[in-house]
Amino acid sequence: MEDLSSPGSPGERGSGRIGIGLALDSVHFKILGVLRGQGRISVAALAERVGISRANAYTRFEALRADGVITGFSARVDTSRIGLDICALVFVTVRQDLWKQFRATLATMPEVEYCAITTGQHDAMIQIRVQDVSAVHRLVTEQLASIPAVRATETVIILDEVLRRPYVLPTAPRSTEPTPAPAPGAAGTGQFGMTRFIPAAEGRADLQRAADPEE
Amino acid sequence: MEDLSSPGSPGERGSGRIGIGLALDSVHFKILGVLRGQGRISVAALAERVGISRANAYTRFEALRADGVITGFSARVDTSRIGLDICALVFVTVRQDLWKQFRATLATMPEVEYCAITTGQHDAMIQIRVQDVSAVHRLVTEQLASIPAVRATETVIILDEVLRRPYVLPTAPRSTEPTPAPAPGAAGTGQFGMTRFIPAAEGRADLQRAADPEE
DNA sequence: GTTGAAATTAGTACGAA
DNA sequence: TTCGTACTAATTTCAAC
Repeated sequence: MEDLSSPGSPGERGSGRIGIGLALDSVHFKILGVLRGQGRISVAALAERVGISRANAYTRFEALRADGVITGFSARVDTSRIGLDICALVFVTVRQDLWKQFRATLATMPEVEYCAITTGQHDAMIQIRVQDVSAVHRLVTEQLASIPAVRATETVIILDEVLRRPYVLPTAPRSTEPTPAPAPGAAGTGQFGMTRFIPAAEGRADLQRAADPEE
Repeated sequence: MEDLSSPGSPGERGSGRIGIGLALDSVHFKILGVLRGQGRISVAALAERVGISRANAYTRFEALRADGVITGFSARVDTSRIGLDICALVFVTVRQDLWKQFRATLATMPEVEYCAITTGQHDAMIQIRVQDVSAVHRLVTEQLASIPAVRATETVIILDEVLRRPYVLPTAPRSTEPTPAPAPGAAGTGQFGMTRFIPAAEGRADLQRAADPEE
């Protein structure tokens, strides 16, 4: 591994210098796009797919790795095939003085696939994957509840996973048009740090009876 | 690729026959565990890591692929390095008669990394990854809002991603102890299909003023 | 399920454009 | 920088045990 932290000469022809580190051009993104879908593809095949020579592909591949753009590779696993049929989201209210403990404890729980700190009503959202619904209940009431940092939780069960992309790549800059200023009042006012949007047509009614589950 | 859909003889010694298809034993899970962390590892190295012969590793590897347990491989990408610094969750209320359209439209939006249908207050949660906060606003108000199926949205910004595991594997069956029946009243009553848990000590107060963000 | 050898492919190191 | 080629090392396949 070489030290690639010193970036190339400024004024490169590549499109995107993003932050520090490697300046990524469209070929890099093509590579990432292929590797996102086929992580075990050979570099030779990769080179052909993106239309560059093998040597170039090796160079770029290694640069992406060394620079930390690519942090690793993972097998995608069909969770239902390994008995993890149930997925749930747990929204957690955390005691602000015990954050560190909360993170540390989460790291020891293998059922937790994802945890993010969010704005809004709750402090964190964690996604868990377990064998059955009773395991959700056990995990929340026994394990999560026993963490002193956890003040309250709210759990929802995931009924279906519509979309699960390995990783998102930047969209082609389609915003040639200048960003239109949002019409005042169209976007809801922030509440608890979350933004509400309700279409104008049925908006007013819904705003009034916000807790009404179904009409 | 061979047809491995016909399972082996019944009464196999393997620990876990889960659903239909391949009966997975502990070696399979070891393989998945390694491949989850190092998706590009060679099968030879994989064999050594899990303590089996090369040929055996090839056989099992191919079986896991053919049976659909492993659905593919992906590069893990440092999102900040490709300019996708902002991640947000959008909770969507969907018109129940337009689900199909909702799913189809989502699939065309490259910024959407994940979408799940949930119980609870909202119908779906989508996770988006974009370049800046203004892009979140644009995506929600312009793109999501223009979907007829979308009745309302609620957006929260992700401030930090504490944990992001490639994939969860089943935990070792630690529940040797019989699952204790939950004490009635300890777990909150369902509301909108979500389960609340609030520790006994500070629970009552919080229940009363549920909307109080900070004390 | 394991071991060992053959065939193929991958990775590296050059010079040339 | 990128490409093309030759060289070396590794991997995958296939056979027999």
